[in-house]
Amino acid sequence: MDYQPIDEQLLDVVSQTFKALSDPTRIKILHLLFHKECSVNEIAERLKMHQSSISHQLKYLKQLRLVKNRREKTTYYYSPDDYHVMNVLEQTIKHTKHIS
Amino acid sequence: MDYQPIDEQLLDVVSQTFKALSDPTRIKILHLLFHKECSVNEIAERLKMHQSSISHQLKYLKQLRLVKNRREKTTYYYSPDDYHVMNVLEQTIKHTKHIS
DNA sequence: TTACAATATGTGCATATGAACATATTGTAA
DNA sequence: TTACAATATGTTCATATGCACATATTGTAA
Repeated sequence: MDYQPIDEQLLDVVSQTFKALSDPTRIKILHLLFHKECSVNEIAERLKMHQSSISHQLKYLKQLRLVKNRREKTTYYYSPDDYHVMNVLEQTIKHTKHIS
Repeated sequence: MDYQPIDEQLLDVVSQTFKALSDPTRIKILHLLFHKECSVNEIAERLKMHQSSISHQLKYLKQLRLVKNRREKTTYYYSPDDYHVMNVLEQTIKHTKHIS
């Protein structure tokens, strides 16, 4: 057989990527940022969640390089930073919407 | 703005799908089945895990309709059952391997 | 029927997760 | 400098997760 197991390091990265997409709050954040660059407060208001909770999740997403930010005075504007992952997310949303 | 939040029910399905792909063991199982239909024991032996652990994960994947099985005497052979999800997984593995 | 093989199920436990709360930090304007 | 706005960080806590272990179930062959 030509099958051989996935390299453990590769497996870590892949599973962490999907884990980032497995939480409803993070999906909402990424989906929102896909449409529009947003500040932390704006995300929190739209999702009706506490600012600190959003900040924690943004830090999580930034560590995985799924989002980036730019500063304007005291406001940080976040936007997506991984084309492949955003594509996977949006395609899956579209596909799921279509079949359900 | 033309943005509107994701429907909650859709969000549930999408997040559950990605959650299925967020665990290393489940990724290994799906990746293996992508290459070859396997029995429960064969999966357990290849992954060097207990049979019951694999059985639990297969039940999980089957409930989400990501895998299916067929019976031959007392042996159950499992195989993938969701083309879109398998495609997302394999593409992400390939993409991650390429960039890292 | 019994013995066995393959799989499924029930359970406990250690760890991971995500939210809210409180507080700290940072930069800007006055 | 101070006051404020925006964001980040530290912490606690309830819940979720995934594994191993023990056991049950199911089907087959003798």
